[in-house]
Amino acid sequence: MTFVSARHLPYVGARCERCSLHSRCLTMGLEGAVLADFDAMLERPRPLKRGETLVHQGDRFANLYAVRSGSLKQVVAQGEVRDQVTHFYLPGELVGLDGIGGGDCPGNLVALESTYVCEFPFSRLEVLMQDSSALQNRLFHTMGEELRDHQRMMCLLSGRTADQRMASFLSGLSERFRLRGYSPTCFYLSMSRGDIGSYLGLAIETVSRVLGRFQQQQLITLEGRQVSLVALEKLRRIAEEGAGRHSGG
Amino acid sequence: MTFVSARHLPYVGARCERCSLHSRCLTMGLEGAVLADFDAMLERPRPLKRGETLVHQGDRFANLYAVRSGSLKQVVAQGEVRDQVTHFYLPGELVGLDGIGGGDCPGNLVALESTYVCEFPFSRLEVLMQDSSALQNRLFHTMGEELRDHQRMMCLLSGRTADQRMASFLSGLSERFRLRGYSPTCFYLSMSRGDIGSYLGLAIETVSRVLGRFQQQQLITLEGRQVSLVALEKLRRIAEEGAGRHSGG
DNA sequence: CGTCGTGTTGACAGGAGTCAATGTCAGTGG
DNA sequence: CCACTGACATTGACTCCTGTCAACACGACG
Repeated sequence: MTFVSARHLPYVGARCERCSLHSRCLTMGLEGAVLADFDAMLERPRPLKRGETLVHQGDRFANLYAVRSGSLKQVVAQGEVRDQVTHFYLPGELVGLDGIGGGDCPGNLVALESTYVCEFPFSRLEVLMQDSSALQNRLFHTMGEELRDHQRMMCLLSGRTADQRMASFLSGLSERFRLRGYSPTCFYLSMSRGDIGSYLGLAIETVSRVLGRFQQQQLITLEGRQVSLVALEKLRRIAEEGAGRHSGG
Repeated sequence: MTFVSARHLPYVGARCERCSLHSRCLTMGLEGAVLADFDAMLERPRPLKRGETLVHQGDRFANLYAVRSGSLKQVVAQGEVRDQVTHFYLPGELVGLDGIGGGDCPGNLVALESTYVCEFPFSRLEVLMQDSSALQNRLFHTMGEELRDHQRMMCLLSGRTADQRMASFLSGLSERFRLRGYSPTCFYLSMSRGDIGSYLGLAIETVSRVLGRFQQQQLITLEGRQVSLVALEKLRRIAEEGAGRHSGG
């Protein structure tokens, strides 16, 4: 807030092709003139501080974002219903797709730690897409991915036990970190227990207990928010176990 | 099955602009040459019988579909985990978006009753979109909608009681029927109690009990699969009640 | 030092799953 | 026409997972 006027980072000249996440970003596969246009279009706003809100629920939809570093959560408030965390976004992931085609943004986007994002004005993306079927494909591809992710999440929330949810959450994070070149077995949970509980549909106490149980069973080690997946394979097996809550029905 | 050779319906000359669902379909807002191209592209396969599968999980993704009449469910099988219903599709709704960008179809699509669909080869849609930003917008719009639907569903599955889920399910169906010109208070549930349970993350017995309770409370009347929403407003209120399963934590 | 946010742990209760028995209905075949 | 079958649905009894309430620990911060 003290640097309101300095909206852009020093590296104004930054270029997508030099970005370490280029190969995982929306720009994947773009080259030459299209990539240059893309570069020219995007903004790199100042970093968000922990707890700062990038987008407010109900804001007019205008931009997509990519996480450069740090992480975000999406929080949706529905009427009198308690707020709910619907998504966590890690570096290299595209944020805001669920606002497309709706007048406004469906949830708050809140930084979980110091976070850098790139900002893509969607209207300009639309223009670029008319000239670049590669970019169009890329965006459709990403939205399809997100639909499938949501589907998996719905399966998880519906009829799986607390242990299975946590195991799935941890191994899912592991996979996402691995894909982006971070350690798949040792990482920092930037979200609180409350966030995890909200996301997984569990009470905060249950989150705490399950994590404690996993530690006892030597599946993980835990120091505050730093977690090591000691037995990732076993976690995966728990997550996929046939016996959920409706196994026999 | 007796008409295998007659893959197309008699009305081969059918045109989108004459379809009663035109204004709700992917074709909304298209006109002139683009609409003609669209018409030329799409197929109208023979109707599906109840229980017949339109698409098998793992099939190579190739088409989108629109429901002309009848209804479909999407069923996802994950490893040893019990099958799960992830979606119901009503007339006028677009089917198959979640296959975009993935090599193959993420679930079985099964007819819940006699069902007619239109079939859009996606590769040709992609070509058409290059010329028609209206069509492109329309498809993005629809995918965004679906993302937001999934998000609502995740909120529902995570931390709401059985009563709230059923109330939400019924009022949601009501709204979808209303939007398409059917009665919002009196309709036929083409899906079984088992399907509903799987979709809502409830045991089949719970579905039955909640429906029974709603009937006792004069919120609905029920005769087999025919349902009347007697007190739609009250149902809505139940669905939105603040006190879910994590209301106080 | 007190307070607040966060996290852990224990005791308890309730909602919803599981198991089991029974009812209903459509389709089939004798 | 009726018995038989299987799918679907309802209802009751019981269990247990997980949410709720409450107490407490810990670190950050004013």
